[in-house]
Amino acid sequence: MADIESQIKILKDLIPKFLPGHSVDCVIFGYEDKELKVLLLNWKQMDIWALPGGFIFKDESMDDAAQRVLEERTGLSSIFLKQFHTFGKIQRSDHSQQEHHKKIMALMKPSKQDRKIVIDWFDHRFITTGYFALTDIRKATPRPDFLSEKCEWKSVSELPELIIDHAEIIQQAMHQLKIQLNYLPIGISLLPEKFTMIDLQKLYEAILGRPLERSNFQRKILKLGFLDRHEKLMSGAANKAPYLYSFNSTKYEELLEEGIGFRY
Amino acid sequence: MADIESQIKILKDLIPKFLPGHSVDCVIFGYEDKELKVLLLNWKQMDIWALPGGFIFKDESMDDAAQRVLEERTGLSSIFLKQFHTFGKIQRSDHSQQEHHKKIMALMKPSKQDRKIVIDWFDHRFITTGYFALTDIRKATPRPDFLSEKCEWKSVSELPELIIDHAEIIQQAMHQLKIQLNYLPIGISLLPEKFTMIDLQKLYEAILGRPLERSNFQRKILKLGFLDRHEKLMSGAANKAPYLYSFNSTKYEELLEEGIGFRY
DNA sequence: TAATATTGTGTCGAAATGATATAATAGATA
DNA sequence: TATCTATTATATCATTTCGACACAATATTA
Repeated sequence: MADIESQIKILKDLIPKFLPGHSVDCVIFGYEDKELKVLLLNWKQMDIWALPGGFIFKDESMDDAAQRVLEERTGLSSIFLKQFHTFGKIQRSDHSQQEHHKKIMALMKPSKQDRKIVIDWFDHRFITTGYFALTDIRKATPRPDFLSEKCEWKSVSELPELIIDHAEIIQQAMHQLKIQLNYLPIGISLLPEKFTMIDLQKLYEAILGRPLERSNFQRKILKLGFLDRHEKLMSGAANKAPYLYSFNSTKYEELLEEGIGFRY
Repeated sequence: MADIESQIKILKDLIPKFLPGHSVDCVIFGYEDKELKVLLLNWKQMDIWALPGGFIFKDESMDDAAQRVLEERTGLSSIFLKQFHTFGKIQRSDHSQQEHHKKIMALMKPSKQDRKIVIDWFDHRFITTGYFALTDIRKATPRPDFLSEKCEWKSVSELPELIIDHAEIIQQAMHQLKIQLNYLPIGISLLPEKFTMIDLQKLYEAILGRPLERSNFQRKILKLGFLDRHEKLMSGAANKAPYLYSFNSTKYEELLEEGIGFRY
């Protein structure tokens, strides 16, 4: 992270190019060690974390802005990314955030003029649209933005303290993920291209938060028909080797049409 | 609709109190004559229709703004209202809209100053959040806003020409309605307090767009357990009288927790 | 070759589903 | 009053699905 003083100048020049009052925040899910994780940023000088987010350029669509944020933080493009809720309460700010702005400002030592522009921008009321992304954690390379020191995967079951309403945003994202899983085979995106049935089951269990019966899970998933079976995985373990599967996106498209929900 | 000149002055004074760049649009569903309908506004002097929408006051939450729009157009409060998508493409304007602004301006004959403020406001890029509402059509009293001449229920199967992307917004709302119906007994809100089983079935058929089998529908719906059975409806017809049912909101709350979707 | 751990598939009773049949009944008709 | 008609409520039944569990298959170790 090069010269912070120059960063603040860049930011000051960018601000007029942003749509005022609207931001995007990305809940980027990953899956590792049988745990569902979220990519979080740690703000400089503060023991507080935040979702990767950003602003929308005046000549950029909101979806593109979210895509850009995702790519900047993970290096990944063209993966599952979908808006799930827009947060428009009045009190979308808190004391810790104001505290943070002060510290940032002190750190940056910008000119009076620049300082005012930047403070005004961040103190404004923002409506934010939440996106959730599903990534293969092994393909992503987390990168902090210029406001942050660290960019790390954190387990959803033990989240650190988060700014403003970001904990609520993550909660909502997880709820949506569960619901979407109920009518779409969405979770696949979190796994590498080839995976075993038990990998998939553990993932579903992590998302749904409850154990599933092994043989019945296999029966149901296979019946949905969006998995292709490949060669076996010889892991070296002293037991029967599991088949590898991959995701058949053609079948998935068909399912998208019908859904797999409750039928009246 | 009183003096239009004074209306434009009111608008000019309101504009500084709105959050810039963000609006809400309500897809207000009703159900009548076995058809799903949407409440639309007809703009003055133009053969084009629009969703009821509005802007968000700086000291108002986005949800409250949507609630306000709904109440202003229907006289109804505290009914089902939920955001379903936020539309953030760049090209959220079209020629017919610009045409419309010109006509409105000509009609209003505002001062140069007022004119500039109002034109600038409407020509700005807006991100809009779509809400869908479910109303008992017989309780609502449609009221045009000051920009519109008419406020009418239109069948979703034969929609008139709509401004900008409002046709797409309605499409999305209907899609969401179908999906939500798949895991929540949501449609109830469209019926009067007491209704027969065949009323409910016709409503579900209208939303889902396909016929359902009568006896099985009854069995399944009753098993979900959120209906209370009441006295029979003596319509005077020469046949067995159907029971009347009402919606049990306590049971509904329980269902909200579990959902009724696909289970892995 | 036997033992072990894990996977793939089969089984079985219970429940849900779709299709259809039957019984109940409010009024009309004779 | 008895019968007929239209519609509703419920029963039936073969088929499918579900959850729980059994059992066979198999890659490696002992």
